[in-house]
Amino acid sequence: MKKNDTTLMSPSEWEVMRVIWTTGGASSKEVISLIQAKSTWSESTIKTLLRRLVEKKMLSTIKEGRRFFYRPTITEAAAMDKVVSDLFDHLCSMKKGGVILKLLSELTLSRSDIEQMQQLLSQKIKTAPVAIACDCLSNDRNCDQKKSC
Amino acid sequence: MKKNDTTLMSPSEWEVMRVIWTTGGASSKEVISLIQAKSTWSESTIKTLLRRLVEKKMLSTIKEGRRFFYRPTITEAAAMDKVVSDLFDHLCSMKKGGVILKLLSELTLSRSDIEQMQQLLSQKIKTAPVAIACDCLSNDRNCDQKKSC
DNA sequence: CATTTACGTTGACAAGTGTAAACGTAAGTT
DNA sequence: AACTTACGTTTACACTTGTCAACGTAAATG
Repeated sequence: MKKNDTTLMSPSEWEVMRVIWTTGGASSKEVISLIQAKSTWSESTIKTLLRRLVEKKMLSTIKEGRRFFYRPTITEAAAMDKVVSDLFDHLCSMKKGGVILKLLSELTLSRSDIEQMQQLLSQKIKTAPVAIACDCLSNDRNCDQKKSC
Repeated sequence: MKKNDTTLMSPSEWEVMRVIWTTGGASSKEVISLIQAKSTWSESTIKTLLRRLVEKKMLSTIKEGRRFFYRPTITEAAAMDKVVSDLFDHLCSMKKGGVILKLLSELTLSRSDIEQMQQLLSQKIKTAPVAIACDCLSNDRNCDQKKSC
């Protein structure tokens, strides 16, 4: 398949990372029991995912006797920023604002998150353009003439 | 692979949809030339993607003579909302706010988008909790006791 | 009408993913 | 020491995705 984009990890692998990010590091035993508390994945499956994450360098291992202790090589915040940016990079620029608005309306945000957003937005609005152009087609045929834009 | 989650379409397929959403519908010829104006995909590749999108019911076809006219079966906004929600559903709840904040800081938003967000946030802050709990581990062992949370 | 063109259909194939069974062996247990 | 357990390693396999080439035939063109 020749892996075109910079995929960090698959969705299943992501779930494994979540527990390791949250614990700060763990043995396969811990990962397995924590994951199994929320899913039906077999031990084998989780071991495979751990192995693949090590292959992808998302986890580093420290040998403790003959067991391994797995620890993340990226922070959760960095990984989250990356997957979210990668996704947004492929969305129509004109419509990103609307998508975020929808997201904001559906999420429960903390008071502090909201305050920071308000702060940021009040700065951004000072220089915000009236409209954002669609970038779904090539330049010479952009969406000013198109139906859905 | 037994398709666990509700994946709408692959990244490549998404790019094809973008042109069809933007044009409102198109023949394979149009799709091919519009896509090729921005990528190096072969005609064959694009035809395969169109076919798979039809199989997945993301596109419907109307026969015009022996050619097909492809039109989207979902709106771009709906598809965007779905992929974004699906992604956020797997991110640590505690950190979603921070991710959106980062996103907002990096995007160029229109004045109107910003105003709507400000409006929404000023409503939400009235009932916003002080903090959001991490949901990366199972309940009985949640992150109040964990390092990274 | 013969030829070229256009476009849908088939077939292909390697890499990634979801999901797991089986195996080997160091360690702990009896 | 024999037995059981735990945990890493190997092997497996079907489905998805990225990428195309080749084929067949209706249509357009000369």
